[in-house]
Amino acid sequence: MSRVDTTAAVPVTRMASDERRLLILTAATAVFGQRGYAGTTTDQVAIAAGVSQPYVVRMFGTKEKLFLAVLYRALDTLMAAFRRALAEKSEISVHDRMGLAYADLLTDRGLLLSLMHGFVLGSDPEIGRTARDGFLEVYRFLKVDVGMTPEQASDFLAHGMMLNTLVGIRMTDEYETNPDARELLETSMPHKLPLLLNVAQAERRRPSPTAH
Amino acid sequence: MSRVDTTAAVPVTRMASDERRLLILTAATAVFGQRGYAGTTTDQVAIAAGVSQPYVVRMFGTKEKLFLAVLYRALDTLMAAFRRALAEKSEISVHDRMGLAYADLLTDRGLLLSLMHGFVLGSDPEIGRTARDGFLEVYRFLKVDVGMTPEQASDFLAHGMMLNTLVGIRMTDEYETNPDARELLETSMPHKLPLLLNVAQAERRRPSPTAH
DNA sequence: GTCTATACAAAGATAGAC
DNA sequence: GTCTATCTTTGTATAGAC
Repeated sequence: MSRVDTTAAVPVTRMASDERRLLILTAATAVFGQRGYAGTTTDQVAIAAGVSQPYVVRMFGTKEKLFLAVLYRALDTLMAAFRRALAEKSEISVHDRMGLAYADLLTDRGLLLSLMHGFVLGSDPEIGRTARDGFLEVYRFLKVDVGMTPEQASDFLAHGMMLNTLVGIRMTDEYETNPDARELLETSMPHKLPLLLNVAQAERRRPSPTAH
Repeated sequence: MSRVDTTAAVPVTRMASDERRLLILTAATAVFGQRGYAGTTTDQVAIAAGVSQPYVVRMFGTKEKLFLAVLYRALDTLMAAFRRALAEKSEISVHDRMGLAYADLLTDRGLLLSLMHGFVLGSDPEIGRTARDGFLEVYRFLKVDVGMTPEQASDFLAHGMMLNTLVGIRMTDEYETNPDARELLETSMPHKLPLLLNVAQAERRRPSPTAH
């Protein structure tokens, strides 16, 4: 009212905080997935999201809360994908539909790996609790809703952890040159290997949200 | 020759550098296993090993080289255990002997988890290469020496990754109180569960090489 | 072989402007 | 809603003594 042009210094791209929140969350998922919780800096997330570092901290309070938010979103996305796959009518078995739904999460950059980093940090009080709760929620879902036996659910999870590991270790980088790597990948991922290779290749082109 | 008592200021406990090296390596394995590569400080390792922080760096050059040394030792220990299990004469199947040998590595504090942290950091140039090489070496061993089919080897590795994950996520903390956790653990670890519970309990008593 | 002291860089978090 | 500037802590690594 009193002054003219008070918005002159305001950033060009301004958006609703919920939108930005999701944008940052997505960027953070990619970076955390690649470098792990401690290995990621809030600055790398900020650059990946195209905002300033203090803004990232402002929006989530602390780096740990940001990582927890990433884990929550990842678990929500995972459960939603499973529920969708379960509801689907299809001639392929429920078990296989679950596996395919899981593999499809590879397209959500860093999602499975952020989860994996969370899983392996069980000693951290908050992260550990969140990770265990999420893991057990999936286990329960597989038994109760999908109808798997404990053995089937355990096996399913084991193959999920194997997929996560193969992605995290970047075994795909050896696909072309190392016959053992190729065989291992083809054996462990009979169905969605092309998807995995695609994602990995895209990743190599865009070496990281914040180069090394 | 010229001066007397030059050793007066020398630390009480002095040992051959190879001995200290192993001591530090063992301590580092425990800490890295719990907190991951980036989450571990050289100071935490030093405290766990009972030496000064600069000494840790001095002996290994950099923190990264220390972590790589931890990975090498872990992979060597793993392969040695597998070779021993393979050579054993026993009425239980080779496959089962491998599984038991793997589970027995739980007693080497942080060994399997340090490996897991390495596996999931494939994007790091040095760590990634080391992790992939080690992983493939194990895969090859399972096929060539043990005689597993690709499917059997992949399944074996999947269950290994599952065990690593259950340990890393500290699922054992819920064993007493959460029936799902209990069932999952009993299903996933039919043979060596008591060992796992023992190790986990010891871990809880001695909360960490460097408390939180 | 091992320590103390310390330099130097990085990273999380806060203050305050626009 | 978002930025710039900056404080503060922590952590790796080096220098040099004993």
